[in-house]
Amino acid sequence: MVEIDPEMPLYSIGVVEDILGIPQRILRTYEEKGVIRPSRSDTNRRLYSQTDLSKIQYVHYLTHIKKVNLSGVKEIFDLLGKIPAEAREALLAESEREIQALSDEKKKILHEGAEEIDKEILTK
DNA sequence: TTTCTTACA
DNA sequence: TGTAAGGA
Repeated sequence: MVEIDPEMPLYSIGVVEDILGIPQRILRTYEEKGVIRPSRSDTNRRLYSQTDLSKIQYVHYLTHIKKVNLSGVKEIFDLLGKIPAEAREALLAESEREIQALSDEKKKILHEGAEEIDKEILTK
């Protein structure tokens, strides 16, 4: 079995944009504010790891749902680094569940929206 | 072609 | 945040 290192720099900024739906401009801002630190390729391209992707999703949740600004997010990350690993994982797991729940809800709404459109098309 | 930095609306 | 210029 070939497990891949979650810290391995893999994705270009364009790929991250496609996967997470977060514009490159924003991803660059995350880095400017010191919230996410992608590594660089030998040609200066940003390379994001799997853990970077997770952090980016968390940042997105914090800024959009919790209304935290990027300096707040940075503060939270600093704080998380000061508590024991078990406590941190518990906290992150909790947020993960909420993010998942919101994701499911979003999917459901999009699905319903698609049905509405289908219905509308059929009656035209 | 894609991404980089810088800068302006 | 979005978009553009100019270079790599």
